[in-house]
Amino acid sequence: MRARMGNEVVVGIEDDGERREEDDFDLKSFLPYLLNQAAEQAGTSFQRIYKARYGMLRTEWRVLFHLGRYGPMTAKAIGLRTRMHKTKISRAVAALEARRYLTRTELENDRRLERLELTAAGRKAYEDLSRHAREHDAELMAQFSPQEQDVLRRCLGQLAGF
Amino acid sequence: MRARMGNEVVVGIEDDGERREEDDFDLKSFLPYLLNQAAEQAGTSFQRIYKARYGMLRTEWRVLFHLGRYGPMTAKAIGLRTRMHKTKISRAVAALEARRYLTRTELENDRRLERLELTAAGRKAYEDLSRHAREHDAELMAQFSPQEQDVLRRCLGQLAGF
DNA sequence: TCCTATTGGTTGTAAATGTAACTAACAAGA
DNA sequence: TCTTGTTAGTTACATTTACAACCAATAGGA
Repeated sequence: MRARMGNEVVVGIEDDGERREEDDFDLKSFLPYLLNQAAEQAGTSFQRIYKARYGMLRTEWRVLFHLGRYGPMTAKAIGLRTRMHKTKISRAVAALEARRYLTRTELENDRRLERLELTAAGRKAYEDLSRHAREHDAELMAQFSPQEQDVLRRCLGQLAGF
Repeated sequence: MRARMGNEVVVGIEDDGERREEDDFDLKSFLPYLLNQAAEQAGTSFQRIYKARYGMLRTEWRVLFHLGRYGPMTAKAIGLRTRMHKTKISRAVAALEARRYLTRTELENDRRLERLELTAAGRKAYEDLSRHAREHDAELMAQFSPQEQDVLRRCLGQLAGF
């Protein structure tokens, strides 16, 4: 079993017959891997924006977005829409509240629930970030044809379970 | 500003005109979000397999896969292929070594490098898991037409930077 | 009413990750 | 040789996440 590994960059593929040649399965074509790498790549550049500008985490940005886009709602409602675990939401809400981006109001008919609502500052952050998000989305999509864009969104939506 | 939040399931969309109507931008069509949700969904079901059967993490499965599929190589080489951070790789390798799935051999021409190679047990795990991966991939893709599959793989590959 | 189950939300703890600092080995010039 | 810089890999620490236990409020009977 020769190794072919010097001190130069080694991609590391053996060619000594030990490799099963009928095996054409590659990580690069494995859908979960592809999705993951694409998501990481696409997510990172946008993350830089909300992290640098507002010191937010992804969970916080999502909660902010939901409240900004769809109006006041309870944490439970956010959970139903995003499938984020309730502990994530709880902590994101706490962080946003600490930074005065939202307020909570106990509901009178069920005191377990809280109405979450953006403050003016929260709304401003949402407006700013959603503008950036839109731009970012457009940039990412620009490299594809309209048909590709359509297929991509539909397939991903289906995979995501929307 | 009415809130429409009773104790039943509330999706939480306000319809009181506060919403900017020209704003048709939705999280569900935001590519990074879509990618993330799809990746999480697709990843979770496969994760169950390698987690339940071998108690592995995703990083460990990836290292195992690389060594199984492409043969012995150094940690550095794995890093170049997967873009995983070297600390992740270091820990994954340590975990796989502890479970006797791989061995390390210092290279004689550069003692900083280690040749990583699967043991028989490691190879067996790889064979088993890659079979499952293939199945899983096929299942996921089965819901799409051949053209869609093609577009999907190409676009994702491009987004991932392959 | 009381009892039990369920629900919305929070908190504690362990596991996983990111970042930076570190060690040891090599490289390249003076 | 010595010095400086770079590289492969590990370790330490802080941040983030997952999971389970928990609390308080409500619901739905007996």
